[in-house]
Amino acid sequence: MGKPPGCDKNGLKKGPWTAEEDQKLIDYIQKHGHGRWRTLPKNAGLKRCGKSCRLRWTNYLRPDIKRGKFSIEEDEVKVIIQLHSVLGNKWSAIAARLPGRTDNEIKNYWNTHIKKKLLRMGIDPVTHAPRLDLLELSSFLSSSLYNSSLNPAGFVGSMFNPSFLSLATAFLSSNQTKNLEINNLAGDIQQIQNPYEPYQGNQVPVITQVSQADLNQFSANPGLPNLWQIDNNVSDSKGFFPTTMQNINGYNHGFNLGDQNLQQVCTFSEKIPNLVPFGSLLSTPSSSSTLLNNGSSTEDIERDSYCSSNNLLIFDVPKGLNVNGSM
DNA sequence: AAAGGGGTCAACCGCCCGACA
DNA sequence: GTGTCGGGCGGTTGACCCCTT
Repeated sequence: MGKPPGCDKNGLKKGPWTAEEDQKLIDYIQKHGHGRWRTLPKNAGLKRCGKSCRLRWTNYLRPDIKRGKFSIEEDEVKVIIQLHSVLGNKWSAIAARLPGRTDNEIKNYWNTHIKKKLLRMGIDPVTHAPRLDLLELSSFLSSSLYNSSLNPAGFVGSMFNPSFLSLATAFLSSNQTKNLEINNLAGDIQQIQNPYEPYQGNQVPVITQVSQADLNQFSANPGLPNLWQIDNNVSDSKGFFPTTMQNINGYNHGFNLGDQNLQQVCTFSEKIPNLVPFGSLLSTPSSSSTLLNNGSSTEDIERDSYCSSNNLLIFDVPKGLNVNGSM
């Protein structure tokens, strides 16, 4: 099969369209309609290839194009997220459900806005499920912590494991965001799932479209803790909370997407005054390296900052474990 | 005020598919 | 069956803009 290159290089113009070119294209299409894109530019007096004309028309000049930012009030963002969870990168199919929006526009918006926010929330923008690397990091750290009760040196040493550093780097780089930003998009997702319930800022967003295969994958993978549980509190939804942190070797551990349990993180940190924050072990400058037990008057501020910038990871120390003594 | 860096988005690229001769 | 064409698709590029230093 095959097709000649979309645009011949013989003197055809590329790059941004001028107002004059736009007007020529509009005038021609208004008179003759569109189609026959290969011969259209010649007939319209344009030094462009047909493909360029078609894209310019469909993505910009079409009279029914709806310009401007995507509207949260009109649920455009929610619809995009929801449709993407079902359709994947089928931008044209998504665009078909959003009158006046083009596939190119939706694709750009996804890549520049939504995708980044999902990543920062710890959600895989491809699968719409929590990122496995974060789950593995959580599992790794929790098991290391458990082992540290038996072998403190082993815990510190394991933190220099290349696998750990890779996971932790990915985790920290994805996790530098403001809570407000997290909560805004989390609220969008929450409302997709529970449109009749107002979103509470400290709730964990429900992840949509978690398939049985996903669950099977989790349950079948012995390397992952069973963090996925059907949430009885949202029994009227089809979602799952990837929250928690239930009874693995007697621990609560896992990750979170909101601010709840932040106190537990801080409590944990305070219990290990000599524990070097992960960020200081890594090359990334994104995480504070300020130790938490400096006793200064700014301790609370720094602790808040530390917690808020690392609020995806929750560690609960099992009662009875003297962490201070182990370090 | 100027430089640098990051974000945004229009436009392009390469590939694919279906229709048709 | 084969080649050509029209059109659609997702990914990528690069110019522009804005913000920070």
